[in-house]
Amino acid sequence: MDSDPIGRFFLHNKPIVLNSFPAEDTNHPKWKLSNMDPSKPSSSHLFQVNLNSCSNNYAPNSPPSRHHIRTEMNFFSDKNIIIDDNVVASASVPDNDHHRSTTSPTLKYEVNTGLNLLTTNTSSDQPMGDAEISPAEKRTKNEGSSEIAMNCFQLAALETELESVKRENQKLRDMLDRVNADYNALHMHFMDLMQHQKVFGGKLELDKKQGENGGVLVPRQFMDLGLATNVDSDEPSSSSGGRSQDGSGSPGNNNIEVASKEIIGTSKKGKGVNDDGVVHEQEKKEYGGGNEIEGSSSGHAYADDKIPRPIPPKNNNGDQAEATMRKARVSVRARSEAPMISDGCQWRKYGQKMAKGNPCPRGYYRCTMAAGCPVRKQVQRCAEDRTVLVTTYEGNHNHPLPPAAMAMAQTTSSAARMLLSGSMSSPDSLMNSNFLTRAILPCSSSLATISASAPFPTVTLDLTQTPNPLQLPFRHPTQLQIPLQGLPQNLANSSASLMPQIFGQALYNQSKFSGLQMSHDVDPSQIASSSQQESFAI
DNA sequence: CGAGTTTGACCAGCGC
DNA sequence: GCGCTGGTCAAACTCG
Repeated sequence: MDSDPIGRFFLHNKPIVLNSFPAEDTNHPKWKLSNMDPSKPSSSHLFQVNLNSCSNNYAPNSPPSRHHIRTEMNFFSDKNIIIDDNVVASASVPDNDHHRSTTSPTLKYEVNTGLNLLTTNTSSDQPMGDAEISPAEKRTKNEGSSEIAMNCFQLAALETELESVKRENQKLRDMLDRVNADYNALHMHFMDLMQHQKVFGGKLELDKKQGENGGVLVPRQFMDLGLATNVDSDEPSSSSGGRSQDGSGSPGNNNIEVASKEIIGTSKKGKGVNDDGVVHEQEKKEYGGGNEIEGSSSGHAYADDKIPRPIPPKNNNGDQAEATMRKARVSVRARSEAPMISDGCQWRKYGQKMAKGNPCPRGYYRCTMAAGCPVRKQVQRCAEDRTVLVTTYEGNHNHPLPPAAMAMAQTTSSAARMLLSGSMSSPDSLMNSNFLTRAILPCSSSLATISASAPFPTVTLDLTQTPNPLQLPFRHPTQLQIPLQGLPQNLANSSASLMPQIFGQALYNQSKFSGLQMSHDVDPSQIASSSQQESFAI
């Protein structure tokens, strides 16, 4: 236990507040102990540590004439220790502590030293059992036992700490149990849906078969998140931005795919794409043989980004306008002093701009782990809170990822998939998506914010928020809030790079599930109507 | 010398 | 059409 110059004690970095009276005031009546030298108030001495006012024999406003040193310790609000004449340490624990053998929420450690650890008691109204002992005897006893009292106090403190660790362990176990239970429930639900889909015509072939569904455009064609490989692919071998007939044929197809960027070209004039979306032969070479989303196999570093995507000729029901404005993004807000959060990938900065409304510049980065990887990210500090780093990911990796990067990739991919499943399909899908979010991530205090009104649909994973959704500082009226409650906040704040590993898999699983909704044919007009300005508060 | 960064210029989209 | 803004390019520069 440490102490600072003003007399406060710290046990494991938690303050032990000596707030009954000024610690430096050795002339305070409470310092006038018969067995103590007032000049050495911090030496071994008798004291009563009051950590629980409700279980204390002495009222908080005990008169100063009482010859006790009352020391209130604020370890935690639910933990208290009382060291009384017989050194009784009381630790109040929450009811949910299953490790307790007692049913009482208050556990008392009674350490009877057999010594009278109190000083003289001149107050007749105090329940002192040693009133008949002379002050001299008490002094003698106390001098010999003060050290023991201190040790007892330390023992009690250690035991309290041990209980704290036990409770934390139990909480973690409970959390794990909940996650497992939710996963099992979701898995069951998933299996049920699988069977249901098989019964009704096997439409659960998902994206793998969507390209063969008579050319009906499904939402993934606009904003595929990676698993759907063919509907988005402008297979260069095809005649005009054609769609691949082989959904699994992308050489760069990765099992971890981040939210895809735009699917249908935002045609930049003069860069090789005709107005009708037919790509030039040169650009076909640049695109290489790869799928658009998973990236080409060519060596052109920026082909996927510099060259606009060819617009599929007439397979999107004429809703190219909506398609061109749709680009799924995943934004991660995390507190970090570092210029960038560590997500396991290698990035190269290719630009920096001053964005409007934010004095902090926005950095533009490309993934350099593989040539032609289309993934980019923007890094910018939050204007309101400079400690918050906002990282926005866009695109799919077309290369294997290290485990550290897979976590973030899964997170972003899943978050974007969740976004798309909600914003681009029917409200039912959105509801399902939200339900899934809650079902899978009941233990996260982070927030997944889906903004469908932005030019690019963006899902924001906020790792800085408190569990209380009413206190969200950046709540947007048109954003969909998905509170993910339960994850320890300190975890969310501690290391942004770890967060994706925590809930990434859950989001990934959830997204795979929610992706089922996308297998249904959805009228793009529905997409537009539901994706633009609608927001649903959960 | 190669890789990465900086920074001014350029382009496209959008609103007025 | 014009201006604003976001995004990107690419030459110059820095660094190991």
